[in-house]
Amino acid sequence: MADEEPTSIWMRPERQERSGPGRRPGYSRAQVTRTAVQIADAEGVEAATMRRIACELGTGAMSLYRYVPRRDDLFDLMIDLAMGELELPGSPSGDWRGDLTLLARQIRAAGLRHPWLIALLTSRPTLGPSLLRAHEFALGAFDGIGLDIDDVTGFVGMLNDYVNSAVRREIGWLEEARRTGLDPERWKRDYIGPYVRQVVESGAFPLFSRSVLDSRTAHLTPDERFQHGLDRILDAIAALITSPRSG
Amino acid sequence: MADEEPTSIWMRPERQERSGPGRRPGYSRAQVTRTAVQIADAEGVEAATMRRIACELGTGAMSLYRYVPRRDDLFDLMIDLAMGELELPGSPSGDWRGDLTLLARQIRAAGLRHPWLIALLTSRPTLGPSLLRAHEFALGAFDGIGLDIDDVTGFVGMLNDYVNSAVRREIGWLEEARRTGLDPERWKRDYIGPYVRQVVESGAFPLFSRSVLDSRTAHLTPDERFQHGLDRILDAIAALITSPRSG
DNA sequence: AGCCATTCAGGTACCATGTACGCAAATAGG
DNA sequence: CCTATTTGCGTACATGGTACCTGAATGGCT
Repeated sequence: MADEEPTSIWMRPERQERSGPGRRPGYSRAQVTRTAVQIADAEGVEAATMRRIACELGTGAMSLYRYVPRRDDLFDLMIDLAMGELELPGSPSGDWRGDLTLLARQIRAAGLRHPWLIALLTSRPTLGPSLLRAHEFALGAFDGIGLDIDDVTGFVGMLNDYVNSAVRREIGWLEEARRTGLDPERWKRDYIGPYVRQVVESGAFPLFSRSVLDSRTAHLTPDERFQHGLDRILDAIAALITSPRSG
Repeated sequence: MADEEPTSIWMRPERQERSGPGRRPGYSRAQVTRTAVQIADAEGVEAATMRRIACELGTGAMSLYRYVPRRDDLFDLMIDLAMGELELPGSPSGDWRGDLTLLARQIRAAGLRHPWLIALLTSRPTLGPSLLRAHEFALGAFDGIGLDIDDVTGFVGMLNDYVNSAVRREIGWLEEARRTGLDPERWKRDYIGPYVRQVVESGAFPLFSRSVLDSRTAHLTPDERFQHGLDRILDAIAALITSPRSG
């Protein structure tokens, strides 16, 4: 890239198609991003190094810097590519509960397809167009009910927080197992299992132990568990919409 | 460390004080962790490298590996050190709202003291003793009300998710500015400001724009803003406790 | 006291990573 | 065909985690 001062990737669009002299670009920002996403999906973000991406494209590492200013910006682009996969109607339907359920499921699906997505999303404050589109959809779900914009932002935040942490729980240990190179089964049995068992058997944390031993949601399918938690969040929002506020 | 098979750091306690032959250890796991925390507080986690920590202790990088198996485990230890700073009574008071408010404020305070804490906490599934203690306290706040353990876990999750995301928002951009080496004021003005302005002026995301322009909570102090959001979460929990559930 | 098994200290070394720099190759207009 | 311009990418460097190995310290034994 040129020697501009550092600024958000969203303010630095790809160099446009032009008609002057000079060699034509052989790749594109989108192509680099797609390749990075593919590698990250298959082998984890830590495998999506500049060299590896370049190799996959059949070029040299430094060539990528013609399309992406820095590696961190590539993360933002990856996030936006994944968020762009959400299948949302052009505008909310008027049924906020249905709209938010759809949105939540779509984000979860993207998070499972791209196990690095939620981690990146919550580790850096980014505001790409696709993310903004999803956010706008969420805000729009509450439009016309006559709510304060701050309240709406709060509700959307609650939903987002739930989805993020639910998906993270769902894939967290699997990812950790993959990162350390063990197969998930073995990892659960030899790595984390014995520790949790020890904690439970120590009796030092009785309520935690109860939440491990007596949990009913633990026996649901992942889909059902996600939906169950989501319903509670939506219940909470519904209650806040109608009930008086404190403070 | 010895050549044991890889397992959770919490299953690998520091080598005990013994009375056999051999040189005496010059440092300790706690000392290494404390040093790492100090560096991370002052210059960010990325500055807390093995070499840097060792240098601060006046020793060589490889010496640290006598006390900590791997760098990732050091992160777990740092998290637990920070979570151990929470000032909580031995057991909940019976006023769940007051207890959770106290807990939330304590976590926020720790998150502001250690700007890396929330990022680490949400980036890796860890279950150190101090974290378990805080979690147990939160679960205990609902004890005696006759709630289902899964419901209680869900409420605690909501609270946690709120605190994490609120603190992250509070320090997210500041940290990003520090990471890129710009001073925060300049960063906000030259880096993120122009982009948000452009998004707002484009008119493409009217509700997002409204949430930026018409926000009232934006004019509160950080403390007030945190408390405001916290009250809404507690309101939501209160509503869920008394109202019937869907599904 | 002197020897020895055991443990810690930490230097050296290796490999992987992001990326600055510079030059060769390609391209379109003159 | 020459030249300004832009891309392709090899080389090189700084920085990171950490495997390995040698030497130093230590306490129990003879």
